[in-house]
Amino acid sequence: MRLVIARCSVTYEGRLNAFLPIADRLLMVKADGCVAIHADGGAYKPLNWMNAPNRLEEDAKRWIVSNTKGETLTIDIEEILSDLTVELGDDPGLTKDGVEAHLQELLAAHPGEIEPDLELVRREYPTDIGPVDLLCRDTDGTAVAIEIKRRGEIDGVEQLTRYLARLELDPMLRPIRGVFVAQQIKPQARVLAESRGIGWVEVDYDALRGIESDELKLF
Amino acid sequence: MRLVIARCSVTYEGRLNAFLPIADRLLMVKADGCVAIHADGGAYKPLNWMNAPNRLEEDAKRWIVSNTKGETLTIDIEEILSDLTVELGDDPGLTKDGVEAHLQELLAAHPGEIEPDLELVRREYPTDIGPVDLLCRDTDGTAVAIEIKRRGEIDGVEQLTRYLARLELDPMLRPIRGVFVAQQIKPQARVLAESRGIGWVEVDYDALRGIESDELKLF
DNA sequence: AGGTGTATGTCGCAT
DNA sequence: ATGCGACGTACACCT
Repeated sequence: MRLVIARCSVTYEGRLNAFLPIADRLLMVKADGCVAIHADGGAYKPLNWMNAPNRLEEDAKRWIVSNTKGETLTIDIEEILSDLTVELGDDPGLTKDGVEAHLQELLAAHPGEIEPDLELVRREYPTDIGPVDLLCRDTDGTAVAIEIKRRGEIDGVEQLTRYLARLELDPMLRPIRGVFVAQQIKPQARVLAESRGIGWVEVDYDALRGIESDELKLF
Repeated sequence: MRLVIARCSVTYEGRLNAFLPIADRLLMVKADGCVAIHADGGAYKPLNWMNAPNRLEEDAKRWIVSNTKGETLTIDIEEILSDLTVELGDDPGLTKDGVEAHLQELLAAHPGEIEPDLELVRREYPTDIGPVDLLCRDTDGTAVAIEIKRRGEIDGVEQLTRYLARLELDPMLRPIRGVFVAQQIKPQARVLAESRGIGWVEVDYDALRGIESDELKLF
């Protein structure tokens, strides 16, 4: 990794055009060749950047970074204040422990928390446009497709709508209805779901975890 | 801005839990207090970060960054390889050109570039699931909803479809048709639009800007 | 503060 | 390569 502090101006031409007037900034060049230009604020996103793979042409006054997609980042350097290169080596990488996968597990184990007496048929029930999170049957024997999200927004309703259209073609499942499940569902998503005859349920992640741990205590 | 190269391990607890085993990394602390941990690859996104506002407690072995939302980033430092602090000052900021907002302005001023004699009724026409970019009337007096994107992809057609379904419920607007406008429209988006009876138009941003500047020359 | 749409989104995974 | 969904999305803008 190379870290250069320089007084520079920058032009990006690609997906849009952008220009940075002259100022002191950090130029970060990583081992994979990607370049990022940081100011002293504004969260982790750089002012300007160019992702790998790219080509870096460098002389004393100007760096030109370009890629095969026709994007170009031009850095005009007036003065270099610091120039540090370090070898970091490969990173072992990040391990994550998320909530959303766990939410699906919990609801698969307790579909009755979505609707009383709902019974699970299968998790990740396949369709030709992707798997439905949960396929269930209600007390009438009607098929119910469940889409689970951590946060319920319009996109999730669209997704469930597409699945329902596919599942409706299966005579074994028809007629099928859908329920959109999330920890919190935005008003617009509710409106859209209701306008399509799709049910929606907000579930409490902590309460579900509580049910789970209560059951564990029985053993 | 402070740039520390250190052999460290990192734990994040917040919206999810994440852990980074020990390795050499860049720790970047900006003037606004935000902290980012970078490996030597992987585009501009850091492995881990904490945005401002937050609190940084620092001793020789451990940095603890926490915010009021209950998120915590803990950096255990085994060895510091480099520690550089520089004053960059305020950045004059980025000027952008070619984003959707500007395209919408230009087309609102020149709806005839979408279709001859199209007339603007209102920009950002509200519906209960969000605003339509432009609402227009054609020469027949038929309402036309316009969705504008920089790049025309399927989700833009989906968005316009949702708006049309809502607007169709309004007797003052019914029957309404839609036109999807972008600088470039992907073949799949064209097919989807056509299959739904939605028109699509590619517009030339530079040409639109040309019209604008020609008009300015008249004064 | 909360809601909604945009992004040079980025990233990963499947086809 | 392209499409699609998730993201600790971040971010600006509006109510």
